[in-house]
Amino acid sequence: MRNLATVISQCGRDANYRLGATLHAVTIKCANSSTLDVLNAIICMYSKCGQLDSAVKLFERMPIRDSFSWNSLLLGCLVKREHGFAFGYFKEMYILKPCPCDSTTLTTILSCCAEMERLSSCAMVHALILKNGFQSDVPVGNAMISSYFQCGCLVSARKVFDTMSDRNLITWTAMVSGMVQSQSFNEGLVLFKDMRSYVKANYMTYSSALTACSRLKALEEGQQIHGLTLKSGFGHYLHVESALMDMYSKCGSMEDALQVFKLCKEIDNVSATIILSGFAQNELEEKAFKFFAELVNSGSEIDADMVSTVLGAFGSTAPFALGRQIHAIAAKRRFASSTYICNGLINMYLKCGELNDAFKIFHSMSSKSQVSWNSMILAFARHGHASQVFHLYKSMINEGTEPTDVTFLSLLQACSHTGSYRMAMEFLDSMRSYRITPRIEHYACIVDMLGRAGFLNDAKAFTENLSYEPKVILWQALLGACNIHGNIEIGKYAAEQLVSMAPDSAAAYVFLSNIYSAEGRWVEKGNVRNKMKRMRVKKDTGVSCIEIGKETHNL
DNA sequence: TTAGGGTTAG
Repeated sequence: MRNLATVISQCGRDANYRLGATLHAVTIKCANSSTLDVLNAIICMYSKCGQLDSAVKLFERMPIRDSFSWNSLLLGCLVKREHGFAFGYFKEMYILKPCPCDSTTLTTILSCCAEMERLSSCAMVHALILKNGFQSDVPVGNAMISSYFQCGCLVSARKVFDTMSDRNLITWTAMVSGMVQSQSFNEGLVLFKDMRSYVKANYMTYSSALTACSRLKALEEGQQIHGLTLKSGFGHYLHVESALMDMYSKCGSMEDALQVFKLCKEIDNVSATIILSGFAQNELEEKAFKFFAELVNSGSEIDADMVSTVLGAFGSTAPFALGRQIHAIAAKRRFASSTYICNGLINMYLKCGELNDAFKIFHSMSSKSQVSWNSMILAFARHGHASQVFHLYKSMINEGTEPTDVTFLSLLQACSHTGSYRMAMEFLDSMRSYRITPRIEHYACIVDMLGRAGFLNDAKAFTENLSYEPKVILWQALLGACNIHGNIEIGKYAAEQLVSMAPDSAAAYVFLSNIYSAEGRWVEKGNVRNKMKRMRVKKDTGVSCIEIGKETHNL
């Protein structure tokens, strides 16, 4: 019967439920085949295949059970995310002591704690581990580390790690990846460096370390780790290649990312998304669109993340025809009900200037996030529909969604367009009641509003009285207003402030140069132009584009 | 018991 148990176990590992269930039927028909080993193997198989009910039924009918039977049942609960049941069985096992807990019991129940992200349960199991002398068991220690990380308790994870007498590769990898997932990228990299004196990293450790470099935009360290992956032979694991591409692309070196991409033997949706996002984030939107089209045409199974990434590429260029096609793809793949995708679609239509389409999506959404509201409010603000902005904001509050700093930026912009000074000040006040600290951009809206309305002295006073540094964008806003109203005196003052703070500010030089020419002060004008040349400041050239059919033309 | 990707402003 030992062979039968082995075959059934294999069915569990392969998630081959049909064969497993057939073999179970065979054991029922065959006399004397239902030994403890075989029954355990069947429970374990059902658990791994996600058939918790069948596992429980068999477990309850077993005349004799051992720790393996209990552990298999716990695993079944974990697989089906029935954490409450898992704890019920665990308590029964621990308190009534039908069978002793072992290392597997503890790692399984710790996984439940991790999935529930419940720190109190984690600490309770930790206490039981210490009481029962399992603290020097390496897999148990590793499971404690990852559970504590998952529950957001870095200090406890670190304490377990520090007190472990024995550590293996998994211990170190759990620490590195735990730190990285907890956004403690520097700590992750320090651990990665330390571990190299004790154990050799594997492809998972390298992936985590590279993710840390990616988030830190630490190109140099990323390059060094790239070298290590090649030396160690892990450089061509897909996960490592993906992490490398992501690191290079986030560090702004898309060329290197593409170099890695070219050498990839295979790509999957994750690595394709990394490249897609790389193009989008590195201002290579056209390439992102082309790459996405290639993926679609090659018959790749487009997933929701790919759609939301390509939607994120809509910005300075926004090909409407492609946008519509992507919308169709999203609808066909049934992604259109996802909040993420809808937010991306709203934003895409907004960038294409199609406010009605954006609103249709927004209106149809069953669950709107802060991003959905912000995007739609922003769309109305951008298009100068101030009353819609205020109306939507009221609905947002009424529906119980908390505004964010981005919401207030749109609100203040709308106030600026309508010249509603009092309203703007009220919004600035209510930001504090939502515990949002106004940023310089919010103050710039106020300066812009005062300036547009012609209250240039007030705008200047507001800027000077504000205890916030640096005030570059405030002076820029004031300068813009002076341009509109032709106020040379304050404009000159603002431009001079700008030149001293931001010597690369083209607008300031151009303003000063124009004023000096108007006043016939050619020497000063020459000085400004020379300084511009010296500082290599170039005025941005405006470019317009028009979409005809599927083609976009720059004018 | 450890691993790679996505949306909102300027």
